[in-house]
Amino acid sequence: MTHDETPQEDAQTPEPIRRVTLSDVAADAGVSRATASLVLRGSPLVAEHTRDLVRASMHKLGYVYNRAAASLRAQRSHAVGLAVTDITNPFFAELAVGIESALGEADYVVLLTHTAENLDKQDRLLAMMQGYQVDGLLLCPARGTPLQTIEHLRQWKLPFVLITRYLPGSDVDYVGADNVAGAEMAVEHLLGLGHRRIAFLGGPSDSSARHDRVTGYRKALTQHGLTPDEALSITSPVTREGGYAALLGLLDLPDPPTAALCYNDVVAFGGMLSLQAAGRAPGQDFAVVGFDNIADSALWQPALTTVSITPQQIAEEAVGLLLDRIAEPDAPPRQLILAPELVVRDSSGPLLT
Amino acid sequence: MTHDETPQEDAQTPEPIRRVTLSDVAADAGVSRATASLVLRGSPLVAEHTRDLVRASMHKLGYVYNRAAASLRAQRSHAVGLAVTDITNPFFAELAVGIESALGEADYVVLLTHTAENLDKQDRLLAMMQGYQVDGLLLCPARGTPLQTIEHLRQWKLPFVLITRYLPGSDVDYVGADNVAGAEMAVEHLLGLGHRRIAFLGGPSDSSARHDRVTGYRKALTQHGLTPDEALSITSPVTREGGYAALLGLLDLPDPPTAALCYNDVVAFGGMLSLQAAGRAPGQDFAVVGFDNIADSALWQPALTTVSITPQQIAEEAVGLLLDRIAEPDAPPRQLILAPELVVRDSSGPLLT
DNA sequence: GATCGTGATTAGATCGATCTAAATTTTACC
DNA sequence: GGTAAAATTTAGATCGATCTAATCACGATC
Repeated sequence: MTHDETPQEDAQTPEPIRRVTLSDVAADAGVSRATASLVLRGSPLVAEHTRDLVRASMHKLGYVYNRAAASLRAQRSHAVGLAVTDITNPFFAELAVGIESALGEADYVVLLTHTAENLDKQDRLLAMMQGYQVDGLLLCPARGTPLQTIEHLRQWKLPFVLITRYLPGSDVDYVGADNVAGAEMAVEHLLGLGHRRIAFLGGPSDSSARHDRVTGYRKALTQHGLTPDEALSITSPVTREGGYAALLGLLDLPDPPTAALCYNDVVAFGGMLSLQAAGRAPGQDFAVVGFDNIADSALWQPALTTVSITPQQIAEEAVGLLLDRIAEPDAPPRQLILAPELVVRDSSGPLLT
Repeated sequence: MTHDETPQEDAQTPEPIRRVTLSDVAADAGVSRATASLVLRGSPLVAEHTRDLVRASMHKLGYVYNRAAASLRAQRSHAVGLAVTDITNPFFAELAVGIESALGEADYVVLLTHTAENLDKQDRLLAMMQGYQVDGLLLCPARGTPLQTIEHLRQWKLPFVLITRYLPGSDVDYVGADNVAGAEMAVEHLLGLGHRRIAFLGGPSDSSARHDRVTGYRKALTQHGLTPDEALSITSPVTREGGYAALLGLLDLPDPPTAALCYNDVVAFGGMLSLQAAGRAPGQDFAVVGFDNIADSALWQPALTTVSITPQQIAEEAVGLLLDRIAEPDAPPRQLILAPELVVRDSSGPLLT
């Protein structure tokens, strides 16, 4: 441990902190820099013996890999960018964790950023990631992202995969859930319980995810001979507060709904809180169905019925697609639409008569 | 737009995608590379006229800054690493957002990672960030982090600030809340409501934060002539499930508590769910106090009484400390202990008699 | 002993922005 | 007009790992 083979080390001069470089390691191990570099990358070319030598020197000298130098020369960084719209949304947090672990297995490092649904910030972050020479990008586009943004990525030949939200009119890699089918299932479930006045609660007006969920919602209603009531379909911020306020508004209607399919679980939580504040019991007086199946939804009181799209699954598929894209930049784009599942819990009960 | 000044551009060869470099920009603008570089960094040295020229060329050619090249030469990256233990914990998510925005104002970019309380992963991530030449580091150390880890950072002369958790025996920059005082306030509040059997619920045994909160809890009890009952102080994972299970255990005791101070809000939520599942009403039959004051706590039903340590404030102070440290590497370390505030809501009611 | 093959190693150029130190132009003042 | 000071600009070296293409070592084969 406290080997003192370099007695001149205790220099009293304010030495300009020379970092340990690969050349130092190579010199110490008695090999060339090129060989040391091969060891670093675990190349099978180097003999086992020299590899051990170099490894020992690295450890002894406290060598730290300089990614800047590496990616400058190699034109790749072994890093992948991930941009989500809101890291405080548990769905995205869980997604990020899943992506990080899947990419970690492929020896990639993740640059995690969040755009806060802000287009300027998104542009800055994308430029930043390009500056970091990321090898690929997983992007959940912020609301209102122009086609031009991803066109720019394409021009730059940066492999990328859209997650959760797609951009209409773009033909690019995409992984998301079948929002139409999911919403349909949820509404079928509510209809089966006897509900007829069913609301669609919350979510941002200009997201593809909401658009599709509303489509599924309408489809299920019309298939049962019902006409979707525009007054029952309202947008909101994707927060508990948003869901809370939105449902309050609905309860004030002359002919209020008896059930609601919510944009996602977070909005549903807000809706349930709103019901409780109004003295109503979700699951008994009013049926609530969410979307996402985040970890919390099983724990709520009452537990939330929800359309399950496991973030882990999206994460794995998206990473798979991205790695394929990196390997074959010119392969035709693929869209992966994962089938959701309805998880029935306590928040959706039969219509009281 | 479609200027075609370089007719040889449409090469049918599989051109090796030449990126636009600063030299290209400089050539196009008719200045030297050095000048273009100065423009890039907004130096006041360049004349306004040339600056505009260079900016125009950059835009025209679609120049993208190469951070790898820059940080290789400059030995700094304008990036700061942030490592939290669990990004799915809303407290850390909010903290991350606050830090990102505070650092963004200082023109730093954030590399966000989470260690999942895993020491190996933490080591890997720290090495990775060093490899990225981060200019500084904000670290919430994982449970059981050895002093050696931060000693290593110090040797590497990497400016860093510990957040939320400190390491006993280390004299380094730190920003956290006054956990002792916060817990004391909370217990005083419960005592004032008439409670005498007060539990301390959940949290990881080996975190400095829990240690301090328990200290404050005990202090308040003994000051009121009560002897802390070891059986009422239990650890748990920092999740809702953890809080749920922990409180269930307490209710089974022969002489169960009537109130609980929880390790944090997430654990408190779990505890409240547990009470409801057992047919008890938090705030009426049983008083619950949390810690953190995350956004959700105001929205719960009943709204959670909690010790408020606003993530935003910690974020700002930590960023401030880090920037100071980067500016003056040899200044004496500072510890910033923020005073918490008790936010009384509905989850803590008087003892029923 | 010459030739080849294979496995292992390496010299030297290279990536693109920044730094240093010096050169150049412009302005200010007598 | 001349000189000093200030304001701009720049040539060329440099950061540290990786790439290319070549070299070296050594045993097998003829």
